[in-house]
Amino acid sequence: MGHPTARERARAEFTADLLDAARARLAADGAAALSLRAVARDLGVASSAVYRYVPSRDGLLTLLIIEAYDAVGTACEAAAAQAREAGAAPGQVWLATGRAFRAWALAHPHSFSLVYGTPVPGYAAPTDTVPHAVRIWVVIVATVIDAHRDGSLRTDRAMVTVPTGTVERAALDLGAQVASATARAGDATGEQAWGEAEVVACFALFSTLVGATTVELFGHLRGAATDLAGVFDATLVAAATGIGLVVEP
Amino acid sequence: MGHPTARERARAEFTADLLDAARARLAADGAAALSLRAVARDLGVASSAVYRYVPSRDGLLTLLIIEAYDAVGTACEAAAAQAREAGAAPGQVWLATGRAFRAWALAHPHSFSLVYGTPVPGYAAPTDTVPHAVRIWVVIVATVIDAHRDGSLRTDRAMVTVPTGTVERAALDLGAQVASATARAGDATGEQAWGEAEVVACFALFSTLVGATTVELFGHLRGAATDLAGVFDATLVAAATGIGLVVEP
DNA sequence: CACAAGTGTGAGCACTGCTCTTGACAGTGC
DNA sequence: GCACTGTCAAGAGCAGTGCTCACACTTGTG
Repeated sequence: MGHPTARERARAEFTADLLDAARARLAADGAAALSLRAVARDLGVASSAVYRYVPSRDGLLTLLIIEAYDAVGTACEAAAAQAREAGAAPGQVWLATGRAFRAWALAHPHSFSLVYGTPVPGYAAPTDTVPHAVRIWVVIVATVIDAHRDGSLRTDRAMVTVPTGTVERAALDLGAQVASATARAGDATGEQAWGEAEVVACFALFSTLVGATTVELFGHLRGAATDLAGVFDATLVAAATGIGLVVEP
Repeated sequence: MGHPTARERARAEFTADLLDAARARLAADGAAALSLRAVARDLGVASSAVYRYVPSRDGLLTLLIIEAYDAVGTACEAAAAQAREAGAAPGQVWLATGRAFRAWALAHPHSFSLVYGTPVPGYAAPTDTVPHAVRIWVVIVATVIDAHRDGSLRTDRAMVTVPTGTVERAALDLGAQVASATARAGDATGEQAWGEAEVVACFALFSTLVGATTVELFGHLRGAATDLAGVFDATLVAAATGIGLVVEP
């Protein structure tokens, strides 16, 4: 491992090329039409050779799924961080996150479909995709926790009430983790107030985010609205309002 | 045309059998895996024979799409009508509609994916599907109009504000149509108040409906919540609250 | 240098959607 | 009753797919 052998370097390079080609094909034709043979053709290589680098077509899809989760996660993290650093209130941070999500989806529609659209039949996402899928959740949870702390989460305006036990342990833990990770000195105030209702509020935000993007991207608003970005913003603001997160104009 | 010839009857019967078989295959394997040859095998017939009754695989898909839109439309219409007749307030009617939508989606996941999931690549939905797709919209619009009339739409609590011109003419007209169709004697009050903000509110409701169903059905809440129905309800209530539609408990 | 591991090739299997030719049948006019 | 016309199912065939395998070749290592 000191100096990589020529073979190892060639392997890494070819793997990268393979992923590039696959990504291009995905962007051009969509996941369902992603053909291993076509990728091999693009690379000027026999189709069977690809199997030296990727276990199967589904394995290749898994790699692309992870890439997609990471891409959207990075975009949303960056947008949220930037907004937060600019001094935006949690409501505005949420809006910025959602806009980044939408922008990424519009730029990479097939990647979006791959992760948030219809699951590929007969394909079960392996567990190694989970940590990448969680990144967007962390952004949302952190924003809601922020709102919880600074008072812009007006739960009195919200209608989210759920019986105890609706939320899985792991989901509650994620919130606690994020809370302790982002805790600043001297504000242990809000921690014990983070409960199931808050987690469900995050679910609602995420559902609306995915729904608004899906509806627009898959053409269900075709011929219904001209300013789709405006409709998207309004939908996000409505969702925030619904869980008691005020968004100043 | 007076009495159908034996040939016509046989054709109608076979077409019905074909659709049954295709629906079964769709329910079992999903749209992407829907194979015309497999359907032909199920019917004990040569694959080429199927093309006498259906123009292509996409044509078959179109028939199934229309069936799906009609099924979900019927389910939601029935649920909304029943709730309304039972004297439920618009908020509760919305909840009932959403629950019917979710129930249908859970019962027919592949049909849901077919119409609200990733579009089949290279497949452009023909315009004859539009009237069937609109039915669910009519239900939502009618409910919001109802709320508009009886005062349960508290726009002062809502944050939905959009600049003029975000909504397409056709969408506004649909609202006007539904309003005049459901008008009772003596309440011409709300009509002029039906504007772009209200249409956008309907967009938001629909987005959340599709989003909440998608997220649950496609497994993005796996391991996150135990009572998925409760989370769904909470999401719907939050969406309603967000547009100013109060939902009494 | 020799052996083992890694790598690309092309043939092959079973499958797909779709087209086209072939041959069989039903309904209709003479 | 016979011939014509339109409908129909069947089967071969084309081009494509995922994937496996035996083979030849290159590379790294003992």
